[in-house]
Amino acid sequence: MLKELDPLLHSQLRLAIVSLLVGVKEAEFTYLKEQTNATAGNLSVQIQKLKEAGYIEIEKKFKDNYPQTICKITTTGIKAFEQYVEVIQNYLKPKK
Amino acid sequence: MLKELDPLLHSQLRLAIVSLLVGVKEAEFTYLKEQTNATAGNLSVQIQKLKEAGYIEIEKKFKDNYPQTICKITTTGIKAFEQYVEVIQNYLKPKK
DNA sequence: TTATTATGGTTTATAAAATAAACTACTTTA
DNA sequence: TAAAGTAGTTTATTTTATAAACCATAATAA
Repeated sequence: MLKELDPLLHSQLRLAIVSLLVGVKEAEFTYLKEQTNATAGNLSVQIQKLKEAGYIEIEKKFKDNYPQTICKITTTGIKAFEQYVEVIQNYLKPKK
Repeated sequence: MLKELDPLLHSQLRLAIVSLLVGVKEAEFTYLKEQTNATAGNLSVQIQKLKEAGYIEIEKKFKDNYPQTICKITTTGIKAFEQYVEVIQNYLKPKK
């Protein structure tokens, strides 16, 4: 009946990050921070976890002398997200 | 943009419990345990939290000499669930 | 009739997660 | 050149989730 929810995605912040990335395909650290209202520290930790899971890629470079961190969703990440959406729908539409 | 997800419902087990209760209006502890595959300890803790939040009511009685714990959703619980569903939909349908 | 196992839980301890606070490194501005 | 700002990371603390241990009673078996 009710399947497991991918614990990596069942976290408000990580779900928001992935949701944003699925939409735009690429985003800066600062953009994600603004959009999610997360603290930098929390965001830093969570994108690392998503990277370790292979759900996103992180590229570090410099822009106008400042460090810049770019995040992109991977195909693995997209699949995991789609799967998560499917599974959680069963929790959201209880059968009468 | 992305609203907060009610932390009381953004928990796999508590969400499953509430989802089940919204469907049936009343359920036994053992039924919830079976349906969710939770351990009794975890289930016991989580229904207490839902009760403290006013999302469910817990009634304890005896049935065939054995203790029996019945859980029912409250109107507060139904509203919280509906609100949660609305909010999380925004995470699940990323805007292109 | 007294161990033994089963039922239906609760309480306590441990592991894992999320979050915040502190820190690093460098840049810009006053 | 000191202070403040940018863009993060690391570490510490708090909160959650989970598991393990426990409790009380009932049914069953020896």
